[in-house]
Amino acid sequence: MPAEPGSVRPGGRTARVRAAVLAAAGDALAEHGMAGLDLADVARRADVGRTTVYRRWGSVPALVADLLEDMAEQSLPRVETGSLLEDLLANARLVRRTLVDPRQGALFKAMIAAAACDERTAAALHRFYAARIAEWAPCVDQAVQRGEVPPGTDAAEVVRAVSAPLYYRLLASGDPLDEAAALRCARAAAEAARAGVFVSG
Amino acid sequence: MPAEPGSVRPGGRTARVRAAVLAAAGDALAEHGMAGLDLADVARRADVGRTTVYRRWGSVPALVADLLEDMAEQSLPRVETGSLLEDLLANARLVRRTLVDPRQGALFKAMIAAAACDERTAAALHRFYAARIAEWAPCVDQAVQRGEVPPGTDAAEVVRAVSAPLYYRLLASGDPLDEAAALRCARAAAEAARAGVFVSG
DNA sequence: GCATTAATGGAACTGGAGTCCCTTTATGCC
DNA sequence: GGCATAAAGGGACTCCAGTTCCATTAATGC
Repeated sequence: MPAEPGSVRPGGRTARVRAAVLAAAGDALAEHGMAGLDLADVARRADVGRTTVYRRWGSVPALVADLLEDMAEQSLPRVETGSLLEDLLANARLVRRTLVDPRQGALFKAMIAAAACDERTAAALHRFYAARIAEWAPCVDQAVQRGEVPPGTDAAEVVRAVSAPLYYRLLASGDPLDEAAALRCARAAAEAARAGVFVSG
Repeated sequence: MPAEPGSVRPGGRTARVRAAVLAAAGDALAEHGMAGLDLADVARRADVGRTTVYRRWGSVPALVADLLEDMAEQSLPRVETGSLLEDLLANARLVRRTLVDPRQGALFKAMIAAAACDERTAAALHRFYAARIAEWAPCVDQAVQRGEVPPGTDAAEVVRAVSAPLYYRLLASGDPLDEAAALRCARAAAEAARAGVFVSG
């Protein structure tokens, strides 16, 4: 019973191949989008044998899941402004900028599409967002301590409420992702939190 | 220069074929999801020639776009309860029920994935949501007239704010889509609207 | 260093998705 | 009802994504 390829000797060439393939996959996704992504093209861009890509990743969703795992490790530093609204606004602007960026936005669209197709990719995506949300949740907890929002407020729920409308625009409604939208998201989440909507129980 | 196939004699057999293919596509999507959907399988289920499906739709995203166009025509009736929160809650429950339903939920996931892959499908999806949002916007306008929310409130924005967190859960975070989530969405949107967050300008 | 063998790379092979071409069916119009 | 032809159906064909096999390269442990 052999282990997964790449797990016994993960250093040196194996690591270089993985980095090259993930970078190439990111480029290809941002360029052609999810639809026109075949593993042979990724292999060519990465200057790596086709066989290697098929052996180690096997399918487009699996490759996207690995790309996601890689991105999850690079978490963005959270800012602290001293006010809930300003913290949430910083988060909304960060998310907005990410989704509007041609490369990053295409990447996120592709990853969500891949997650909608494949259960394993979906699990990787959920872990990714769990990590991102956990990173920003403390700003809500601090707001509770300052008395800005009622005790018992579900911090993760507030953070999700900020991102959700931006993703909805990106994926479903197609409305513009402008600065005004980011501002509305942050204000809406902050007002709802102040009103005790996110108090759990 | 021949017209699109099916546009010159759209009645009789052509219409029956379209209905059979769209129904089969819906079944196949709900069953295998977006990934394992090939046009040959759809043709078999619809008891229609492979050639016909390839000629008239040509690709998976195009077929999904047509399915979407078909669904957009069947709009759901909006309820009127006399209070903004209750109206929004009815909307949130409707959306939640749709997304949780095994067949419908899978269909929506697949459609959003297809839209993320293909520009034309994305346009069809945007039209679909524009129609759905327009259907529910009047309940916000009525709330403005009743003085529940400030004048100048962007009705479409409020309706989007109700759905967005539910879609975010379905597609991104993977958190449960329970009744409590629907209640939170409706309350959050109502509170933010009352506070004037969605006043445009 | 050197041996062991994990992992990569190239090339030939295969299966099925998508295309092409021609025949059959039946719609729309008189 | 009958004609012209739009659209569907069947089957052969093509092409390339994905697999398999084996030779080559280079990580890891001593």
